[in-house]
Amino acid sequence: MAQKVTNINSIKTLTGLRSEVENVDDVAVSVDCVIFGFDENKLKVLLIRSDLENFQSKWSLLGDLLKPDEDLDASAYRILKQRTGLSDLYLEQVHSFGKVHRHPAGRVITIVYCSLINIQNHRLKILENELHWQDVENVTDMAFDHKIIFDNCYAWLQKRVQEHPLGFSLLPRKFSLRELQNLYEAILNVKLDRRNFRKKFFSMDFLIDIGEIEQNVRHRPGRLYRFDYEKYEKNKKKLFKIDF
Amino acid sequence: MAQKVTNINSIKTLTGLRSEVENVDDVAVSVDCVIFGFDENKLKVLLIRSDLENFQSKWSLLGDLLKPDEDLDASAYRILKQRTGLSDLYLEQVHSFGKVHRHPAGRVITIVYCSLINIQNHRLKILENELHWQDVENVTDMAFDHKIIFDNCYAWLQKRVQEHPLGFSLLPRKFSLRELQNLYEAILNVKLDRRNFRKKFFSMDFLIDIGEIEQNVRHRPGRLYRFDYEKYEKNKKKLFKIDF
DNA sequence: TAATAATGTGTGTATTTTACGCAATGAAAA
DNA sequence: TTTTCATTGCGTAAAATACACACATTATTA
Repeated sequence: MAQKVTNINSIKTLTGLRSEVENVDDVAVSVDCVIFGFDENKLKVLLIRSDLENFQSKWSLLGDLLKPDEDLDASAYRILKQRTGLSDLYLEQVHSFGKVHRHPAGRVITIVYCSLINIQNHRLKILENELHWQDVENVTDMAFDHKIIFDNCYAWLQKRVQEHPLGFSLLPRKFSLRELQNLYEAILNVKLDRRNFRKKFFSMDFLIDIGEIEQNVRHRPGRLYRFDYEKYEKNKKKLFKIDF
Repeated sequence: MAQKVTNINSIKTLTGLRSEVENVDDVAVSVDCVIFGFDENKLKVLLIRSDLENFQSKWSLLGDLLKPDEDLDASAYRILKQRTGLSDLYLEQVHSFGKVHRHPAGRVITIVYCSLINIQNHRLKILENELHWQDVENVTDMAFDHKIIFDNCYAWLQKRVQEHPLGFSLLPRKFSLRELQNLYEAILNVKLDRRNFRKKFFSMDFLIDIGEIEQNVRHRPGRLYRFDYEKYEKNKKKLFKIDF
């Protein structure tokens, strides 16, 4: 447990931090999660209906106040678990937002985490507050400054998938090259040449041909692959960018 | 001014955030600045002697508590101004740190900003707490988790200068190509081929030959250049990486 | 069985990166 | 003055990578 302190001023005194000790309003800290998923060839994000009364009609990210004895990362995992039932995923801190008036109820600094998950493999176990996957093309009507936060995270994602092949976590364990390409096209919002895309990923050597082919497609079925996490971990120092 | 709230629990109630309302210790928020500079062919960072008693012998980043009516960015600029007298520079938020026990006086989340400045053009106006430029090779004996924070920011810098030619802000207004190369070699901790480095930067077309040459060097003087900020701003969408 | 719609495998060209050669310049030493 | 030395400035060739596009193959379906 963190050492108990009775109020913010005692922290100021103890730390010797420079601010004059004064009677201040507290600053609250929250954590928000922006979870991206991919389904039906569209990039999606998890949203809920805001549970703040004035914002009932607006969409909101998954968030909560940080608990005093909780690490930032742990808080993000807890919030996600509470809101969605999901665990077993990787969250990454992206940015913090703290404009004075960003929250109508008082001063709240929020620290934002992102993740990418496969919608099929991570079924939502809790559906309170109209929790749902929303098309990223269609993110609007957000509460507070959550649209700004979302835009930031989407830009982060676009940059991130070009540095590391994170996209794999959005796909089923087995996937075809077309599915992989659809994913990258959805995230980056571009059209890519199929043959060059294929070469690019084969040359990175992270795909394992599992010797199976697609089922129930109305055309020539493609081979199925899985991502080689081990080889990726070993070689990721060398990897600098995935350029399209 | 932010709407006044009497305590953290009232924020919880107002926001409807999910945490059960309970009697909690407050969480404090601070902002820390990691300022990089370049002098005598070495990359440096601004440090002060910690003003917390138990950590008097340790080095510390420039930080303070966030004020309740202060934006995060504004807080970083204010802290830098208070500690060093410096203004007129660009700060960028890098990461937030919030391990439960990171601060000995209680729960403090810190939001960290970085900047790069030219040591010659930005003379420190305040030198309290032994404020000084320290070699990045020699950053040790840091208070709290400030070594971890510094390592994070150094890694951020190395990545950042490869995406954007930020390095220029570390140099005098006029600089030679050798100085520029020394800077990149110091930041990235690598040896680069002089001729290819030269071609790389000329091809980016951000250097303006000001028609002067170096003075007081004991060898053939090189031409002096300045950075074309206008052209950079116009073209930076195209710029994706500076690869070495 | 032919039309359709994908997959899978190239190939050539342009561009970028990398390695390295060498003359020119100015300062310092002989 | 002349030579030596360190460094600048300019170049070229080879290697690697990116890009545009051709075509045969395989399954579906009409």
